[in-house]
Amino acid sequence: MSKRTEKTIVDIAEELKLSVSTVSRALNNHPNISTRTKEKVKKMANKLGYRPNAMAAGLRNNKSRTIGLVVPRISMFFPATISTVIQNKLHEHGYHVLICQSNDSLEQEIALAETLYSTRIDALAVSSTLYTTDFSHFDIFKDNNIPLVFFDRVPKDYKVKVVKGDDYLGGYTVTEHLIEKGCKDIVHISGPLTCSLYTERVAGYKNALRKHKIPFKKSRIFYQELTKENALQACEKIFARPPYPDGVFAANDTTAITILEYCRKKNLRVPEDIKIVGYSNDPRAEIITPSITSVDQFPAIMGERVAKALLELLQQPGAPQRYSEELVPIQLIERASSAAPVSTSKTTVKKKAK
Amino acid sequence: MSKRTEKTIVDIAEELKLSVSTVSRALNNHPNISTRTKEKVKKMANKLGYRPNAMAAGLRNNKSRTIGLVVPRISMFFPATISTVIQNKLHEHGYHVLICQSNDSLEQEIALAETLYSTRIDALAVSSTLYTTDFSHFDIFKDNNIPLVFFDRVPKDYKVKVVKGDDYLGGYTVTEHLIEKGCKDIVHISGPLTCSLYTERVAGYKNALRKHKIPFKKSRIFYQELTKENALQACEKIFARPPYPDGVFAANDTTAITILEYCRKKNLRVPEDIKIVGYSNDPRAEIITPSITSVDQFPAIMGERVAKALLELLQQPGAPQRYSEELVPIQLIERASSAAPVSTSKTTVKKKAK
DNA sequence: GTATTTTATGCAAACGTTTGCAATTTTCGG
DNA sequence: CCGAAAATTGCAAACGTTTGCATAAAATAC
Repeated sequence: MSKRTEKTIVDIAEELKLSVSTVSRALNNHPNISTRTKEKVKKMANKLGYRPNAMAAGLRNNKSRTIGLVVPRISMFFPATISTVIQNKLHEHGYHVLICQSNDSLEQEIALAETLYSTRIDALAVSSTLYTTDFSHFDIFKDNNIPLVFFDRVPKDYKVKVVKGDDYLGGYTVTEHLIEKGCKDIVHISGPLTCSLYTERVAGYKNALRKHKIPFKKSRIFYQELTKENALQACEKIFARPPYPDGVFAANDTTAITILEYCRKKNLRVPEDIKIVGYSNDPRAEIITPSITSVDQFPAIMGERVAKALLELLQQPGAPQRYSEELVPIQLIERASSAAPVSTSKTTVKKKAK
Repeated sequence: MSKRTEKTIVDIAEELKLSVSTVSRALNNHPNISTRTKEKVKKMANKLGYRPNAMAAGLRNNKSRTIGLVVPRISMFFPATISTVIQNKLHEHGYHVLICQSNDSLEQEIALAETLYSTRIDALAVSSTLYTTDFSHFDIFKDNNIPLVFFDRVPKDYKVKVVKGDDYLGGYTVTEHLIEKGCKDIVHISGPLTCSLYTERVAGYKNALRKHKIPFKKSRIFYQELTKENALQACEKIFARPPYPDGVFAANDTTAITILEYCRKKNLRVPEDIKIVGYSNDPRAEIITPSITSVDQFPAIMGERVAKALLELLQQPGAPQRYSEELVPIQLIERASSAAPVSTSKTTVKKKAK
C-alpha cells in the first residue's frame, strides 16, 4: 500500500522536463501542443497513475462540473424516476449530479440551497417542498446567474425556468372521466394548497364539475399531505355516514391504494359501488386488484426536459435567464377501478369476473 | 441583478482591516480568536453575503466533505431506500453524498470510480454491478486509504469493509418455508452467479432441499438478470409441459409478481396449485392479490450501518482499513402466496374466497 | 515597573490547476 | 541563408482557502 502521494501535473512535468503549463495543455488537448508531446504526456500520466484534481481545476475555473438536484425524497417513484433520468443524461455530458433530499422540510431545503451554493454547483434543479411558498432562498442562484430550473413542484410567482406536468388538465381529465363513467358525487383528496400543482388540479376538478352541472361541495374536498395515515383519516370522515360518494379522485396513488383497501374492508365494491382514480401511475396502481386508473405524468420525459433545459443554460453562460414554462403532457391510464358502469343501487349485482 | 462578484474572505478582511487568516479563523470558530472579533467578522460576512467556497477549502485541506455512493440504480426500491438513509445520515454530519448509478454496467462502474476519485471524495460506498467480478478499479481508493465500504452486492475475494444481508439464511429460510408448506418441487429463479449474493441464496436453497431430502434438479434453477422479460421467458420454459412445480422461489419481487400474473393467466391457483415467494419485500408484494410472501432485508438498517461504517472510517483518518463483514438480519414476511396447504391434485377445489 | 506567560493577530506559503502573455523553436517563402 | 510567420513551449499569476510560525498585544506574576 503506497503512502498517499497523489501525483500531480508537476510530477509529470518534472519527469518529462517540461513545464506544467505544457502538461496541463497536453492533457486537455489544447491545439497548440504538438501531438508528439501530447502522447508523451499522456503516457507518463498513465504510468504515474495521475488523476486530475477536480477541486483544483474547479477553483481555478470557477466551475465545479457538478449540478445540484433537490427533491423531496428519492424513495418515491416519481421523483426517483426523474432523478435517474436527469443524472444519467447529465453524466453523459460530463457533469456530476449532487442529488439531495429536502424530506419535504422547508428548513432542510433552505439549508441545502446554502450548502449547494457553497460547493459552487454549476446549475440547480429543484422540485420543492410541499410547503415552500417563499422561494427567496434560491435568490443567490438567480442573482449570480446560475442556471436554475424548477420541475414538478414549481413556484407560482417566482420568475424562473419551469418544467411541469399539465396538472390543470390532469385534474380536469380525471374528474370528467369519473363523471362520464356515471359518478355524481366525487370526492377529491388533494395535497396542500401551498403547492401550486394541487391548486391547479383542484381547479381542473372544479371546472369539470361545473361543466357537467354537478354542484361543488366544500365538504367533498380534502387538503392534506398525501400519506397513508392521512388517507385513512379522510376515509373515516368520508364513510362516517351516508351518503357515500360514488367516485374518488386521489391526488396520488398511495392515497388511492389506501382508499381502495379501505373500501374492500367496508365491503364497498370497486368499481361498482365507488370508483377510484389515482395520480402519477405508480407501479403499484397497475398490479393491485382491481387495478387503479391513474394519470401518467411521464417522469422520464420530464427528466429529459429538465436535463435539456439545464444543458442549454450551461452552454450559454452569462445569458440572462428568462422565465419560461414547459408543459409535459399527461395521459389518463384507464383501469379496472373506474371501469364498469355504476350499478343502480341494489339491482344488477353481476358477479365480478376475476 | 448584481454582477457575479463572489465575496471572499479577503473582502471581509479588507472591510474590517483585519488579516485574512484572522477572518478565516473567526469563521471557523478557532479558539485563538476573541469573541468580539468573531462576532464582528460573522456580522460582516452576513452583510456582504459571503458564502464559503468549498472547492478552495477542499483544495487546501485535501478533502471535499463529499462521499461517493455507487449503486446499480436509484429507481429500484431496495437501493433507493438505502441511498435515502445513507444520504440523510451523512448529511447530518456535514457530508454531501454524490449518488451515482452504474445502471448495472461494469463499464460505467469503472468510469465512475475514476471520476469519483477525481473529485477527491472522502469516502466511497458501493453496491456493485451484477457482473462485477474484478474489483480492481476500486484499488485506487484502497491504496490511498480512502474509506471504502461495500454493501448488498459485495465482492467475494476483495478485502474490504462489507455490509450485507444474510443471503444464505434468506435462501435457506425461503426454501424451507416452501417445503414446510408442502412443496415438493421448487423452482428457483436466481440472479446471475457472478453476483455473490445469489450464489449464497442458491447455497441456502440447495441445503434446505438436502436437509429435507428433496432431490436438487439442475433444470429447476434459472440464472438470469431479474427483469420482467426474463421472468416471462423462464415461465414459458417452466410451464411448457407438466409436471409443473408446486413452489417458486424468486430472487426478487419483480420476478415473483411476473410469475404470479403468469400463473393467473394460466389458471393456476396461487397458493393452492403453486406457491410463490419473492425477495426484498418490495411495496408491491404487499398489495397484489394474493399478496406475496417475501424476505425483508431491512434496507433502512443496512443504510444506517453503511453510514455508520463510513463515519467511523472518516473519523480515524490514516488508520488502515480492515476487512470486516457485517450481516444485516433478514425476516421472512409470510403472506397469502405461500399460505394455504397444497391441494392434492384435482380433489378439493375450494372456491377461492375473494 | 519589568519579566514572563497568555492571548490575539498577521505573514506568507501551500493546495493543483489553468491561462494570458512572452519567449523560444520550427517552418517556409524568397 | 535571412527574415518573417507559424507552431510550440514556458513563466508566473491567479483561483479562495487554511495553517505553521512569528509577532504583537494584553494579562499576570514578581
